[in-house]
Amino acid sequence: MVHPNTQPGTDHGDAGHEVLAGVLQIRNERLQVLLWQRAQGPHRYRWALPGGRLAATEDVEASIRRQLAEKVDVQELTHVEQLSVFSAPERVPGRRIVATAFLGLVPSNTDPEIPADTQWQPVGHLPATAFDHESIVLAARDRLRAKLSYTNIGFALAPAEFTLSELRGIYSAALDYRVAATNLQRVLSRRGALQATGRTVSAGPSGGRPPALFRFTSRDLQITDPFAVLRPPLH
Amino acid sequence: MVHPNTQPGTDHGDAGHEVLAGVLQIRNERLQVLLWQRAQGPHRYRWALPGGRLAATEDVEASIRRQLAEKVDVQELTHVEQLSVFSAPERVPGRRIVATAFLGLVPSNTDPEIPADTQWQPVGHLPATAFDHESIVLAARDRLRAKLSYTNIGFALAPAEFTLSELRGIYSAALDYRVAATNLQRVLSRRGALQATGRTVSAGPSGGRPPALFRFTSRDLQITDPFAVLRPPLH
DNA sequence: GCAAAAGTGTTTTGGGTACACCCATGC
DNA sequence: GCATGGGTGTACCCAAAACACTTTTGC
Repeated sequence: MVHPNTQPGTDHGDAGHEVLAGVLQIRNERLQVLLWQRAQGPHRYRWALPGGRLAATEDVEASIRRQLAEKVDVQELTHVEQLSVFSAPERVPGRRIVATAFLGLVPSNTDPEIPADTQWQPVGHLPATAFDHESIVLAARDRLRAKLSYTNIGFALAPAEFTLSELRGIYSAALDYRVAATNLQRVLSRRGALQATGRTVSAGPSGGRPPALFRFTSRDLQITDPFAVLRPPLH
Repeated sequence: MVHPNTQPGTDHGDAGHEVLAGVLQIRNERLQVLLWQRAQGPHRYRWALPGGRLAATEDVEASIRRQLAEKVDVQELTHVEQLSVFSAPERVPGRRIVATAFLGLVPSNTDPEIPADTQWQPVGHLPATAFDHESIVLAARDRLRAKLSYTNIGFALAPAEFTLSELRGIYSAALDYRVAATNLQRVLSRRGALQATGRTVSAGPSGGRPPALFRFTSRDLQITDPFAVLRPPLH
């Protein structure tokens, strides 16, 4: 047996390779995704994910970061991770293209400049999407929801500093169920993911105690709850 | 903006695409992976993962299943899932090749016929591996370990029917720590993943109570512990 | 004072580990 | 009987939800 690399293929029908990202943000208390509307070609007027062809000198993550830089300020992209490959032979018409899909996250306090054909669309109410892009959006949503539970990934959706009410709103919107601020604080604090800044912000117009400002301990992805079950023995 | 598909690329340096699998099995109380030894070319004599080029009419999962069929009986491959894309431009010498990596599992009671250049190697003691294949093996191992905790994936490593001691041995080898049979039974039973067959097997030569035979309720992957933490409210 | 929002203390619950003890077999 | 391994019952423990209650502001 010979490694494929040493044996120039004949009938591989070498596919092109593209990268696509479901970039998510909490806007107006809802989880939204960045889409652009196709002006031409197949699936005209349908909404598609940002991305494009993989270039010769970059790996897939560098590629999606480069291509997203045309859409949103790189500073604002707080987290990027690979989802999976979409490779059905007929997933796009014409020449075959294999896609590597990504999840991207933008914090809720930013409002990036985006091109005219591009808009944020609610994940719960997607418009007509192009190709297999809807499955990619749903995969991105599911990955985010899962990681909110066992990692500190909230840092990528929240501003650098925030009140617990704001954070509760973010988690509730992403998970689509009511998260209690009181328990959220305890869970994240116990795991060492959350820190009080000591500073506080003035109360709203309707009164109330002025909320304290918090921040995430780390702004890199960390698994905070590694073995939820089947944990190793203590000794 | 135009979708990449509608605009024939010029400088994409279209990469080839291969699929590779870390096929894991518990053998001799250890987690082992299927590797073949390169006889020529770059990385001669090093050990590589099974796989090969993606063909024009198949998606990546069909491709890896087809290519593994040359190595192990398809019947014996109880689980296949995608890991991630490895795409560093120089990951293999010569023409660029992007790889989609997979995890494959084979139950512990089978001993597939394998080609002469192919062997099972302990994941904990890998020989010199080719290209970036070691990272793929470790990714496969880590994915398996994580899923043992929150899914019923044990079904893919265990025979159709087994005693709890056998299952304990399988989990211990895969996780690399002592799993208690008594708790393993409770955890899997409570989740409805495990069933007693009612039948039992005769005791060993050194005596002892004859063990009962169990089976997994389902032989498809199911998430048995969806939200370990940050669970939705009950009402 | 009173309403409103933030934050803390305490109870309850559920699902894990740890471990003592009982069970069924070979010799 | 006795050694050996299998299986159950129970205690313990931790981390989550639920909720009552206190704190701090605006008016």
